[in-house]
Amino acid sequence: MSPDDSRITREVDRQMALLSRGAVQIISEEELAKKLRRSLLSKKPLRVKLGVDPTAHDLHLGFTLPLSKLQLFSELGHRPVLIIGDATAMVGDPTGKNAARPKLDHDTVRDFAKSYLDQAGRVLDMDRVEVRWNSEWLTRLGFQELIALMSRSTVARMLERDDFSKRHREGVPIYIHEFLYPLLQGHDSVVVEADVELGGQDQLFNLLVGRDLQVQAGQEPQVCMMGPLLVGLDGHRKMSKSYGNYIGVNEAANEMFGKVMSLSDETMRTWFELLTCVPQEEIERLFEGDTHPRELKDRLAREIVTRFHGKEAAAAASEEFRRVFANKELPSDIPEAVVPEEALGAEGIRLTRLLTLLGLAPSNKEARRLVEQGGVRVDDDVIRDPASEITPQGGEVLRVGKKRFVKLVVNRMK
RNA sequence: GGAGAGAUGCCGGAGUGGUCAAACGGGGCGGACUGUAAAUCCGUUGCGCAUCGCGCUACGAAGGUUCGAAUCCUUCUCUCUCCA
Repeated sequence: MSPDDSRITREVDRQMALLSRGAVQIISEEELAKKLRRSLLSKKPLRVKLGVDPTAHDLHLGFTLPLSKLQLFSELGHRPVLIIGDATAMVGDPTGKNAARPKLDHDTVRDFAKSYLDQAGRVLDMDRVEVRWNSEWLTRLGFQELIALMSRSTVARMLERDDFSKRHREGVPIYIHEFLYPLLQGHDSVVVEADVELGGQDQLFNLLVGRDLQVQAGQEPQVCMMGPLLVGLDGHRKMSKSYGNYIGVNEAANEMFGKVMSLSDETMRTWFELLTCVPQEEIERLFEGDTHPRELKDRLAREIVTRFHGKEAAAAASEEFRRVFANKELPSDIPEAVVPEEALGAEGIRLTRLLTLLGLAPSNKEARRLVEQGGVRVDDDVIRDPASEITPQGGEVLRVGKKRFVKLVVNRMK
């Protein structure tokens, strides 16, 4: 073995160690090592694919897991290929769903995609990324190609999937186009000639289809790397927009901090491991000691907020949180809400009406409920009479529930 | 193409002529307790208003029967199951 050879072996080992950290499953490690070695020898970076379907406005923390992995590949000299699934988004990934996804129109999808790219930049160095929109090739698939694609898989194969077989068993409709989804995603791999594809654990099936299609197209099959799914704020289900248990990448520092603080205790450790750069040994130490869980969580929240907003913002958010929720003081920065003067009668304005007017309650009925249940305060006084009128002078702080504060401003027309 | 079953609120799921704005569970929201954790408990969960009441909208869609329809009839749309 030449000295050069052993240098490369060492480098392969190093990359393998870094890359496989946190990965739940790699298909297969041998193939990955082989590809890495070849890449080092030929100085040709691996093409690492990650596909995201823009189906909502914000990217949440769950997405940062594969994005971070992609960034790691990038730092190791490989080529990140980020696929914006603007075409597949309109089909809808059936993964883990118990019903077909609603279809989105193309304008909406493009809108989402733009904001996704923006947010991805918080984790990824976008200058190094090859961004591809899969409508580029998917919308051009001709009839024959589509048929050819569909003939590459079978119904039985599709029904092996848990989500499909469950729906089938329970009599929930499965539409034909949903079967198409994994094939389209796999086709992307063929088009971009992916060496590796990243995805969450639940993407196993879809990623494997990519391998099949590549082999059938005469390419070397991609390595599939599945990462863990991030558990959401509730501590039970995976983080997802539709469960409302998510933190958006774009959220303000205070918001983000507060949400982390409401995380269930059991989930803290996982989050430390998946979402922060705190070294494993330190995490062990933190959890062995008898630190109050609140302090641990505060640390966690600071780590996470730092990642997206910087250290100062994180420290400020922590302090703010303490002030408002531990010391029960007012937030330092309360959004103002304008009360138009014409809404004020001789007796002022009915509190319930004010709440709906300012968007603090979706309906008068709801506003009434909030008041009756003692969820509404003006300055520090709980007001329980839904019929009460107030005459804001400006400067009063209106509080709804625990988290929502608004400072009243009266808009005087001359 | 034939036969059968079904579509109920955010979700699951009762209800088969008035007492139904619709049981029950989940979820959500508010409150208590606390660490904006968990667990627990209480309240609440279509909308409007002159709010212990009145009115409007709502049980897939449109019509009809009836003093009265989520409930009965007709047509339509959609789903599921079995047969071919």
